[in-house]
Amino acid sequence: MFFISGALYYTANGDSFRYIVTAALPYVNNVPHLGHLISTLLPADVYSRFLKLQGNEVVYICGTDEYGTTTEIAALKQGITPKELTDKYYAIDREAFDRMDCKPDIFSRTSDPAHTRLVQSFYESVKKNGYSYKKNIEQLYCDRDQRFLPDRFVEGTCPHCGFEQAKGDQCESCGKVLRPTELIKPRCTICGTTPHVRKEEHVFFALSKLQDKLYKFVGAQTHWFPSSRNFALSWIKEGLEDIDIQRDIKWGVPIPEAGSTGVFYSWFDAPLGYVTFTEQLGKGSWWHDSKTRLVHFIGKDNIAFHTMFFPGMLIAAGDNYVLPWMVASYEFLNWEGGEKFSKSRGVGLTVPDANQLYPADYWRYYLLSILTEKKDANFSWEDFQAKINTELNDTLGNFLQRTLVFTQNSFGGKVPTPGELTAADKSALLAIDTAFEKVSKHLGDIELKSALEEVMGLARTGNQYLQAEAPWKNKERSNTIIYVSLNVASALSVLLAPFLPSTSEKMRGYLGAKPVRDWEDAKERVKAGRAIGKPEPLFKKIEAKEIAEYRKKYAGVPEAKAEKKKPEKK
RNA sequence: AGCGAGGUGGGGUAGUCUGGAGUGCCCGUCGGGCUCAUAACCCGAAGAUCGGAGGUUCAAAUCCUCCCCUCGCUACCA
Repeated sequence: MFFISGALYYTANGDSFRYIVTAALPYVNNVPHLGHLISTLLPADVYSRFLKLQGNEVVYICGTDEYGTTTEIAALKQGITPKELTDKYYAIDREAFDRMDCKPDIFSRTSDPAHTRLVQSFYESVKKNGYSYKKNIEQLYCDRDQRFLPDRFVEGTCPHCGFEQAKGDQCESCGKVLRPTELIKPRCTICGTTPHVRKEEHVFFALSKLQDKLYKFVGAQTHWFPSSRNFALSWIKEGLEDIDIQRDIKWGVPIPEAGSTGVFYSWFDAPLGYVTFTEQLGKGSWWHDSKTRLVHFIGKDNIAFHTMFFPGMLIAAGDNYVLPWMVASYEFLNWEGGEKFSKSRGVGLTVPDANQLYPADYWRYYLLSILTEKKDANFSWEDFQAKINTELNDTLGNFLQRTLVFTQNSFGGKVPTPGELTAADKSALLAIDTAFEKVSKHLGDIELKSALEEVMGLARTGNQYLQAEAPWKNKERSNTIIYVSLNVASALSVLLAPFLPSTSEKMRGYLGAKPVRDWEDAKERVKAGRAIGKPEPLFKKIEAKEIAEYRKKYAGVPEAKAEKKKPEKK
């Protein structure tokens, strides 16, 4: 017997679960932007902080996805090696996420030798179980660059409509899907010369053989977000195709086959990073433990890989790998009025830039409050300003402030001893327990936005209570009223911990309490007589002129400007 | 083209699976109150033919059919 939602999680035999929480590995060919944060590291961070506070065994896994054609080409264009490129962005990513207080237990790299070993031995298992085979394929090869060209690096004339700038995967003029070998007069987009067709034996992953197993698996996951589940089911129903898992480039995990010079397709090696990194933490056995709950946080573009491809790989390898218990996929964040964030076009705000502008908790609060698994969210400076000012600052910050200042002025900075509790006092204290239950349930169900709204609801209850009881008027009851208010504030400091860790810590400091260690602390009463610190406002309002300036500054970077900016970073 | 997801007062969002008065939440607007607090806080009000058209039903935001619009995916954008 176990509860799907709520604070307690037990397996059938009464043991508690272990959690492997993963955030999609950021691809290191550019600086991460707020869109990456909102759908991966941030929700994974909140969820894993919550699980840890509850006392669960949890590892939160992340790192950079470094291999692949895109990185190799990006490095080529910048005139540096892939290693130099990924070193640079690994450092940027790591610092940027760290400053956002997103703290995975490990933030490793797929270029780590440990990962190469793991991927190769994983492949051996897949092969041994009959889920890989070799097949001849035709590809375009550029003699001048001495490389096989990925679809996107070939342009030519569309065989359907005659459009001369058709890309290797699709014609932008008539919309037809193409293969690079179909193009008339193909050219290499790197050097402009004409590539020619070469035959090559490639390694394939027999995903089609797993069709039935995957359909059954996904079908059983009724607790997944409908967006992920329906998407996967409809895709599997259409029929899964085997996947070419070989790429003829150098930057990747070498395929351990005699005579092969290829590397693994980056989507074959990247998700295995979760496994490698867990092993690096010394918790590799968790991947083969039925008590483990594997929880993935991803953007919606990754649904296919995390619901079908990766589970398929895990099944194919055998060895009792756990399959995902939850795939939490989030929609995209659009930039001011619907434009897409884009690494390559430099549209939107990067995480390092955001770190320069406001404290981490401002971003964490705002992003979590607009996070959705149903439809794309929209970043707007006005909305950001409004949420920070009216919710964080006015509702939460001011509630704490008025309570603490009253304590200072009327009770010498000590928690007053309460008198007899009235119905209003009791109901305010009861609101703490109610909020605790609701926030716990929402967090357990990975409904982060609802959970955060519930926390803010408690802050509102606090304000309502203070307003109704008016300790500044009812002097004879003010000790009790402030005692109750301080308890609400204390509960808030706990409930906020997964969402706004540094705000929580600050609040605890003002309340004379230690940083939160246990989720149940939310229900603990503050002791009368405890000394309260001198309060400072928790937040500062954002001025209209600030956002006016930032809007201008970050209003999508034109192509030319983006190109110009790059060299100075070298 | 196919597939998936959305369309709910001025903006945002929940409710839709499992039908039961247009119910909730945040912001904005208008009116009032309070003066402990960060020009903050609290209370009240106005404001919606729930994208459109049919259908099922005693009853539809919710179920069925068709249509319109937005976004995404179709295997290298979180």
